[in-house]
Amino acid sequence: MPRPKKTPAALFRPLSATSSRSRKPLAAEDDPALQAIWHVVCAIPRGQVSTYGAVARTAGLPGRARQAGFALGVAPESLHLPWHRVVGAGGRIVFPKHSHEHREQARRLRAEGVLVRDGRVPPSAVTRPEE
DNA sequence: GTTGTGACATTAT
DNA sequence: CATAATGCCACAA
Repeated sequence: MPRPKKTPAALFRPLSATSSRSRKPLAAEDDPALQAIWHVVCAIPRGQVSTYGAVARTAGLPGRARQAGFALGVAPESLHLPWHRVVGAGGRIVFPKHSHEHREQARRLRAEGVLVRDGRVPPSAVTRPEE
């Protein structure tokens, strides 16, 4: 008789392929991908900085940096995530240069001892993907 | 269904 | 250095 369509490999996929195509609309609070991202961000140590791409990858979503950004945007304020510790590739603050968010992020980072110069943080402050 | 946009990344030019 | 071209995917209209 015909086997089920799903291969065992598909069942073991970490968090990939959780696209809205085959999934019911989940509340943000119940979306495992968003939860994974929030969890990773929450674990960034004070005084350190990570990137969207690195966060996504650590959350089991390689190549989905945008989703990391989206996840931060929809994150409930009640979680008190250290969103300011997430920057773009190369330590660049992604918010428009003079926007309120940009200044707020820079302010918060400096408050924890992270040097911010010209909208960027030194590479030494960025959590390096292990080598 | 399609299209456009976005708190991005990577590679090529 | 900058800019463009892709890839990626969620979401709203």
